[in-house]
Amino acid sequence: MELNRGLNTRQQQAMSAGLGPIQVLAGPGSGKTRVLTFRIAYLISHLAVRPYNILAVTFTNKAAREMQARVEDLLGGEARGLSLGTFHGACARILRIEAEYLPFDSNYVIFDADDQRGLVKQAIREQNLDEKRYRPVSIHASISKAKNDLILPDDFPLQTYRDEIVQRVYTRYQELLLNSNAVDFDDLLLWAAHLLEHNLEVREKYSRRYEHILVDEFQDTNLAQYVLIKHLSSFHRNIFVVGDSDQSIYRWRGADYRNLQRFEEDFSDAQIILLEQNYRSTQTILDTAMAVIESNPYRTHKELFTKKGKGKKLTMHEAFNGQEEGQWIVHTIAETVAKGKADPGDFALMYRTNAQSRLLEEAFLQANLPYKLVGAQRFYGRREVKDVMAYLRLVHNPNDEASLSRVINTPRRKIGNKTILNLRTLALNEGVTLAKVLIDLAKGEESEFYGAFSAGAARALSGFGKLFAGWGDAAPELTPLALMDKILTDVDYQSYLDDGTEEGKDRWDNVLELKRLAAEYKERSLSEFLEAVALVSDQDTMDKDANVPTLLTLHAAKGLEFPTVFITGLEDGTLPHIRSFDDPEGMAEERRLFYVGITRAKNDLFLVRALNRSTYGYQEPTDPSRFLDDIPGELIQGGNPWELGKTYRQRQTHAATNWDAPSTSAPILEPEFQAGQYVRHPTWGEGMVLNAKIEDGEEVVEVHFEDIGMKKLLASLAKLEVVT
DNA sequence: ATAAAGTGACTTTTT
DNA sequence: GTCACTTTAT
Repeated sequence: MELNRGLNTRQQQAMSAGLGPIQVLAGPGSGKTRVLTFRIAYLISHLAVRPYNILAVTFTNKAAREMQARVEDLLGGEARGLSLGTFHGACARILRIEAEYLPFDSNYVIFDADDQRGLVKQAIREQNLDEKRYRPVSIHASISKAKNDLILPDDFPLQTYRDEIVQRVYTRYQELLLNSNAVDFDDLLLWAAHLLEHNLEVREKYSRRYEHILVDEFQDTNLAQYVLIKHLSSFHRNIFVVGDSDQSIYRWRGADYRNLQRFEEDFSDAQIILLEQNYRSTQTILDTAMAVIESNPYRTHKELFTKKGKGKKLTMHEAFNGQEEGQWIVHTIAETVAKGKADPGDFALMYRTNAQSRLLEEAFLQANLPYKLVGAQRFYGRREVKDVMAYLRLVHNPNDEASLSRVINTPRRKIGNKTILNLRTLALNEGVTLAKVLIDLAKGEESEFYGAFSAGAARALSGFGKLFAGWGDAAPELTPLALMDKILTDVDYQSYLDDGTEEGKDRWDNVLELKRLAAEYKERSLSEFLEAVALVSDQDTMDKDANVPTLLTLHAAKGLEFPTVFITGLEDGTLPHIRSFDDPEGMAEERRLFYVGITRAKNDLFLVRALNRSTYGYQEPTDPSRFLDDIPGELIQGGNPWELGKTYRQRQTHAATNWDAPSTSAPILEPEFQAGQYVRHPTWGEGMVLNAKIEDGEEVVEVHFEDIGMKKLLASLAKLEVVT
């Protein structure tokens, strides 16, 4: 069999490279997924490697499924036994198999973001900490970061008082997870890495099995993932990674594109193969992308080139506000489709934040045109879907307290907070699990616990206990769908949802959709169904068949391509996002995000912004994204008004001052402070002025304080004293 | 125990 | 302006 169909020389070189560590550095659209696919097929067909001995890790399940199909296509047969999936999926499987070495059972459940937040909150409350001061989300972010860096509670570095709080909450949070026989997303990686690191037997088992390991999107691996693949490949050292540091967009999730460099150091004998030729975009789009990414510091220049030709110039558009931004895009799409120049499915609308999708959706709804939105949260985050999943999770793992508290009184069965609290206390005192108490209460008055509750509460709990016990007995014999049906009938979930409104109908439709998904698990276990649902990614929810425009975040766009791309919200504060303004690394990542968006486009690129945008309900004028300054005018229809930040920006500032502040006090024209000056702040002490400028007639001073770092202050409010 | 009304944080990005 | 969560009235 010839396996070089349509591969260029470099790609073939990567496909048929010898053994040992290999790193493929691949620009956007250079066919890295193809290379990965061909490499797997090559290993199986030419090197006689058994699929069972190959592990390939992709970023999403969707990518894994596509790759599996393509490998089988290339081989002209099945590739049974091939391990192909996401990091989280692969870890979940290892943890189930090796549960005997771990502090939880193999039927553990994976807690979602809401469950995780709930648990952190509980931990915070138990420690009598102020939830206002220590926000669960923020504490959880710190815990998550620690986990991605493989830091256990005991090793948590303590530099500030807050660190001590985080450590305490982290410790308790882990206990609570284990009490529920649960893990969170980060734990999947953490426990797996930990197991491979400390259990020689297990490490040898897997590293011997996986003769070949292949990793896609390597620039977005975090330390836990890096350590994981290092251990997994420790026996055979056949590790093949593909990545592009310019497309690293998950720093906030612990990803470190320097893993590419680390790889070169740790595997100094690695072959390095560069893929530069682009097969996706026109040269104009590539030139735009290069112009944008070029401004990032500390990167090696990559020359993106294509044989596709220059193509069309890109279009910039300024809409009056967010509404009109959406309307203009929908109008443009409708017009192009009407002229027969494109299919509706050719278009993608990308945005920085999820909140932006609403106005875009509204524009489609208004025009009565269909669209699809990429985002798992949309469906799996719905109340009714979470309810039904919680029932299933509870049956599968009776220790799952998060699910229990979710469903024990849904639909209402007169079990209020007071009763639940009593139940908890009772279980704690008796040293048994909540599930045990409930199942015992199913016996009714015979139960030793029955008398501990008021008559009404006891009856209500007993009723639920009976249902619960019944599901537990029936579950082993039932498919996930059959179990779901039984539960839905037993609790009469449909009439609970049906309140006569349109919304109630929609909710039931979602339950039906969930049933459809469960129906695919006829041959597979409940455990597999639960795991799949817990680990769906946004991209997994994309159906390619619907021939309609796609709405998605720039993050979700990674790895995809579309004939025409609209990047929306190109305003300072949105892209780049305001939260990255005072962090150079963050700003570099914002730029990469823009770069990823641009390079998704095959033929047409539209850069769109709104002159006014509402945040928190108030509409405010915006500044154009500073990234637009870097795009050469000759690439844009009608030139670039912001090229190198020149004229337009100034003109606009003047205009804004004239309109917005007609009668207030005369604008201060000169900053009072200067960069380099030392100042004293009443609470933060001494610091150095980094920058001082006039914004909206107010002097804004950026000061670096020794203890707390950079702060942006209003000179009129901050009571800064100059220190000499 | 539950529904209604009020409060306050909040928008990055996601497995 | 929205969501989740808390307080309050029934």
